[in-house]
Amino acid sequence: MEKNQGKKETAESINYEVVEEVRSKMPADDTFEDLSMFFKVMGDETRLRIMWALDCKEMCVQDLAETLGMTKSAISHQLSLLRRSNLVKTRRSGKSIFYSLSDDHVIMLFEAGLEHINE
Amino acid sequence: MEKNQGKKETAESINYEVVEEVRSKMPADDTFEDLSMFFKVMGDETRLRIMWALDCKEMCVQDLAETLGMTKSAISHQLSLLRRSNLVKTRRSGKSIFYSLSDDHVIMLFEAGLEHINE
DNA sequence: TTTTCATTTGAACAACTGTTCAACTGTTTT
DNA sequence: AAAACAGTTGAACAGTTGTTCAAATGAAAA
Repeated sequence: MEKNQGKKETAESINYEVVEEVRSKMPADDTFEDLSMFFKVMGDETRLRIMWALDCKEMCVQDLAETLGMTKSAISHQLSLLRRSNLVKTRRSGKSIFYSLSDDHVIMLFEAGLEHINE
Repeated sequence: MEKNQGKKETAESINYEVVEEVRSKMPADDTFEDLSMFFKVMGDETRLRIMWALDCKEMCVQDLAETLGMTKSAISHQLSLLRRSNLVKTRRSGKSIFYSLSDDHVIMLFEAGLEHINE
């Protein structure tokens, strides 16, 4: 009894004690979902460049586009995602909208990431 | 003179001083490439779960598959990427191959990420 | 050696992502 | 008011990603 219920026909020697222990300590699904979403946002070259630039100086869409050599539309799309993720904030001045980083966790993560790369 | 060389026909008022300043300070392309690659690897729910589990206890493919409720193949594919990214290391024991985290930067990044989420 | 079985691998497929293009907002300037 | 212009938006497209399936390794046990 307690064979595998119709999944496979090979005998498996799973260490159920370890499985149960680890499973019981697992954080909620939301935690992994939120965390992966956050790292996913950080995991794009264009967005990293934008954030690096904004850490340097607040900038508007046009200037970012010129700095990175990309279209305003592409930059705007990315800024919109960064804003939805609470990574940048905006300020209007005349015709332009200036973007800047909304907190400094990002910088810390930049450095932590670089630290791993140059291990 | 020095109008826009054939790109657009609308007059743009780009702040070239800022653009130049930020551009001159920009890290090399490789930096952004490596960094985005690193965050991209962290930016997947399955991989985060695997890393969290391995931080808890070293485990083999089968046990990870059972713990996360996924096929061994799916887990193996992800472990292979994590290994190529130097995030996990292996140790053979009998028929099984045990995986564990290869450094603790990961844990620090976990916490830094969570800190941002619960800002 | 042969069998067993934990793990790996490659192809295929659906789902997702980033950029482009064109059209559209909404504010400022004339 | 109209024109100019910074920025946004949505659809479309190519490129990428994660999982599944089936088949292949390769080390250990018989």
